[in-house]
Amino acid sequence: MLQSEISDILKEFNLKVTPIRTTVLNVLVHSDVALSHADITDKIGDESVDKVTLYRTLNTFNEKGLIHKVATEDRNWLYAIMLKSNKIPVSEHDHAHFICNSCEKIFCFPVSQHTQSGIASIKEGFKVLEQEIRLHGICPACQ
Amino acid sequence: MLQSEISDILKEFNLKVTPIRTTVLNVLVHSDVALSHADITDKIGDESVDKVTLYRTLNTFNEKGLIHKVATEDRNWLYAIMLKSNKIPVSEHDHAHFICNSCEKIFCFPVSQHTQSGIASIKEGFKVLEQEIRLHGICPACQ
DNA sequence: CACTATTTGCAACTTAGTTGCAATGGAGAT
DNA sequence: ATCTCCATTGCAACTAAGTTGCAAATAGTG
Ligand SMILES: [Mn+2]
Ligand SMILES: [Mn+2]
Ligand SMILES: [Zn+2]
Ligand SMILES: [Zn+2]
Repeated sequence: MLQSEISDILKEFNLKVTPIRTTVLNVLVHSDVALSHADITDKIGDESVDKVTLYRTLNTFNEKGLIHKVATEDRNWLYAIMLKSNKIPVSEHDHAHFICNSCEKIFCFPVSQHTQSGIASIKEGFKVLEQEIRLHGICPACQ
Repeated sequence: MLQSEISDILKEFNLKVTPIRTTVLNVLVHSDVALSHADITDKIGDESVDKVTLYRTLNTFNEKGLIHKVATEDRNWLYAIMLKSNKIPVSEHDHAHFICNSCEKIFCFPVSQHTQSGIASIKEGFKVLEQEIRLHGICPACQ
């Protein structure tokens, strides 16, 4: 993905293009798993990013619907973007998270409409607006 | 539920019967929603329970499979028991959690085998062992 | 370039949950 | 009933992810 495409995504979401935002979005776009604050800091490497600024960047991205947060089993947050084929991030959260029991990586998957509708009518009186399927198991790399 | 039944459940799970464990289990058994550490402290009321002891009690219950933990959106834990008709708690975690956007209560539901198997084959190479369906919406009381 | 609203950096803070350790007490053995 | 031992409890100190306040820097607009 080109640098200009990263800037375009930021503009698309009405965010000012700053070095930190560009760097962070770049990291998220190129990861196939959800990343923690610490993961992102590590990936950025030497060019030290302020801890608070990174949290604020991630929260801004989340609020704008550019990325989404996933809670881990040990009360931390992981952050992930999901790009559609047209390079515009999806903002809905109707998809599955696979959590590997071995390496603890979290992967995002879209969920078929058929499966979704099967879940939507869980119980009378409860109005379902959004859903997340969390799967625990072993990822391909850990088998 | 009788006091002797509470003791029986503790014995069933190889746990010594102590006043705190009896009290906490009693609270959990009688709640239709998942409860936080603070909720449980409040429900117990005057008879002050030590904060650390309560955390340890809940973690022990969780490790033994007597209850399960559910992560909230604001990185806290809620705790819930699910009793089968025979009064023995289920230990599997293959069920749904409904999170009310309004009152933020979390409800537990069993999930039909049909829906479960539909989800199980999410993607080639990922071996699914356990699943949690998280639904967000409006509960009956908040509509 | 100059202006302004937004973003960044640093230090201090918050708070759910944990750890260490000494005192207490449940439950099986005698 | 009393003894004994190991699990459980209580208290204080600690941990660490994430937040808040505020002054300094900077993107974007003209
Ligand atoms: Mn996801
Ligand atoms: Mn549950
Ligand atoms: Zn793995
Ligand atoms: Zn509600």
